Formats: sequence, C-alpha cells, structure tokens
Amino acid sequence: MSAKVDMNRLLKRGVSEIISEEELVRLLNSGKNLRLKEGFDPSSSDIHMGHMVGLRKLRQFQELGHQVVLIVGDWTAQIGDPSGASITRPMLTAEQVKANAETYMRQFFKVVDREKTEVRWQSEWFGKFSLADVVKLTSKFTVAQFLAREDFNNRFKAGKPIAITELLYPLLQAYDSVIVNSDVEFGGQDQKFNFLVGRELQTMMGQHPQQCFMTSLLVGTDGVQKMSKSLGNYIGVDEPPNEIYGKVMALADNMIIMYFDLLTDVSDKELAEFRRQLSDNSINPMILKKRLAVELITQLYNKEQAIKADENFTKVFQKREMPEEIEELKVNADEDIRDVITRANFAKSRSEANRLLQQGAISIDGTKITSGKVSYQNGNIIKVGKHHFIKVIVSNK
RNA sequence: GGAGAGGUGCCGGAGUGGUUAAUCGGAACAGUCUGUAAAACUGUCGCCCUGACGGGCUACACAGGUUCGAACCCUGUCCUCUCCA
Repeated sequence: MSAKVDMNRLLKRGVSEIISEEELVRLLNSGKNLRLKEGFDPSSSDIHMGHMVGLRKLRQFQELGHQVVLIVGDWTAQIGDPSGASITRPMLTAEQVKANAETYMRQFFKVVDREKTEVRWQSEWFGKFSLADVVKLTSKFTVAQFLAREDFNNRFKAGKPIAITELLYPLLQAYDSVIVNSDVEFGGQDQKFNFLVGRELQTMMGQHPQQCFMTSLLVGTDGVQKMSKSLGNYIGVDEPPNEIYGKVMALADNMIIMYFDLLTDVSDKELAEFRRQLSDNSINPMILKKRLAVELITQLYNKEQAIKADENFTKVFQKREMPEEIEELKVNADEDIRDVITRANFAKSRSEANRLLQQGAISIDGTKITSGKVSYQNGNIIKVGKHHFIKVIVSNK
C-alpha cells in the first residue's frame, strides 16, 4: 500500500464527519484490507451527483486496496427511511425491487470498481428472520436511545407521527453491519444515527465497531435544498452527456466551487485559484462551468463524449447554430405546425403549441412563424424555443 | 371509545354562494438582455376551435342535494392527520 496517500484529500474533501477519524487513520495505516459498507434502498433506482460524493470516496478507498460491500436493502425498502419526509411508501413487488436494484447497480459501478465490490442482498439474512429474532434485536435498545435522534426528537416534540416500523429501520441497518462485518460504513450525514446504532450492535455482538464515514450533502440545482430526486433539483448520473452539460451550465455561479470541491479531482491549489479568479472577476464563470461539465462527463462516460458535449453546447447554445444531428419527422404537406410540434413532443398539448406560436418561439429555416398554416419542403428545419430542432420529411398521401 | 382538523391546479398554499379557470409563491416554458442554458426583466402556464378578437368544454377527494347560480351551504361515502383514554 502506498504510504504517500493524500490523507488530506481522502479524509477532508467532501467529508462532513468521521467517527472516529483517529481510529480510521489507525486502521488505514494498519495495512488491513477494510470492508467498506454502503447500503441502498431499491425503492428508488436513480443515482445523482449528490450520491456521487460518497461513491467517489468508496472509489478512492478501493484504489488503496479496500473492499466495498454493497447492501441491497430489499427489506428496509419496505419500511422507508425515517430521514425522508414521507413515511408511507408503497410496498414494492419483488420484480420491481429487482429491476430497481439492477438499474441502481449499473449506475453505481460507473464510479465504483465492480471488481472490488461484494454485493449482498438483505433478504439473504432477513428472509430467515423469525419474530423471536425481531424481539431479540429490539430488546437491545430503548425508546430513549431512539428519541435522541434529532429527526425522531423533533417530530416527537412537535407531536408529529413516528411509525413503529421507522424505529425498526436503524436496527435492521445496524444488523447488516454485523452480518457483513463492516469496518467502515459510508453514507450521508443524515445517516449518522443509523451508523451509530450499527456500532453499538456490533459491539454487543462481539465485533469491532465500524467507523462512520459521512459525506457532505450536495446542494441541488436550485441552489437551496440538498440534491434529491423528489425535489427534482438533481443531475442524474445516468443522464446523457448533453443533458449533464446543460444542467451544469445552468447552475448558479456561486455553486461552482462547491461542485468542483465535492465532485472532481482538481487539486486544492487549483480550487483556491478558481476561488480567487471568481472573486476578483478575472474569469468568466461560464468558463469554469464548462470545465466542470467536461470533468463530470469524463468521469461518467469518457473524454471523447465530454468533448463532444462541449462542442455541441458551444455550437447550439452559445452560437445558436444547429446541432450536428437533428431528428427527422414525417409530416403531411398541409399539416398544421402546431400539430407537428405536439407530435414531436415539443409541446404537451395543442394549446401549449399554440402558446409557443404566439410567443414567437417557432421558426422554419430561420424565419419566424406566426400562423399555423405553412407549407413544408423536404429538409426544412423547424426550431422551437432556443434548442429544439426537427427536420421535416414531407410525406405525400 | 371520546374530541377535533383537513382533503384545491406539477408542488406549496389563498379563497368560504355570483365579475373565479380560480389570489400569491415556487417549478416549468417562451421572449428580452447578457462574457453564462447564471443573474435580472417581461410574458405564458386545464383542454379544444381561432393568426388575433372571441367562443366552447371540463375542473377545487367522491356521490347526491339545496339554489336562478356552489370550490364555497346540506347529506352520505372514502381518505389523511392530531389530541384525550
């Protein structure tokens, strides 16, 4: 193992809290191959940049030779994580869980090394659980212990409901740690309580308690709330390069540094330089966002795709030219253009298409259209808004 | 078992008999501007006909009812939440 590991980068960048850091450093220096536990809920399957902060950490640990243990929470998925706002979640069928898990893992391994990952399904052990086992497990903890958790405490004080199953969630998660003999558990800061229960349970069961590695929460594209799928302020890991590029370019300027810090490998020195340039206005923030977009797409796809997306952006959005590839659509010679753009999915309804028409958002070969009645010629390019294009193929009846 | 609160458009949340397709905020979309798919500004934002003017239809949990007229009043049903025991 390389002794020249950049501990600062590993243990500081994108890290919110480590319990305990001292012990973790000791373990890292011991030469032992650590088992790094990360769990996920197959109730949702998409990974976004917010998750990527943690996945990148796993990757960095893997590069030091450690082993990731990925837990598929097919059992806890049915309970719902209390850290979320909503308590009730629909029960998923076995097929749904399986499909979600597969999607999740495909995305997970865009960042994490599959070769150094062990995948375990909760049902492997909880499937055999009896009521007696559940009672035994619950008997190890008290209500007071659980009420110490901030989320539970707040809700309790506010007279808001706490489902009994929610209390079970941390217990099950903790039990996972025992089963896989976890050395370090990874997750967001909101997982702290669950992680700590894991430590206690492991100790009770005669294991060395796991270290808790909590990564920073990434602020979403709205610039206010943490990135999450349900808030719709996310950039998905699985989105096409052009989408990712676009969403990055749409970020508010004051988020640039945070994204570089948490999601890329640019050095601390360079980061400081970016900060300076932004504060004294010696650089157009747009330039940095382009760099950020390229870095991210390179990580998730490859350099080539990143460059392609970069070129596409410059062409289509900055120079307002047409993209390289434009989809084709067959139209009838006398078809109303509002029907055409509705059919092309540029408008949800004809009414919406009509509004676009009135707003002057539609043009054919660069000429603005004000009436729905137009005649087409093969190869006409219809443009809707700033960046929707379609090439017309006239079909004669 | 008892007491109470509430279910409104993508989301949050006003409205409590007529000028309400329904204030406002957010999201989204369009336009202007710009060194940026940042910011700012303007507009649009149920469906359908119309280039526009204008018109039609469907909507405020569900089903009935009262009324010239109901998201708003009454009855029933379903659902959610809180408190006391």
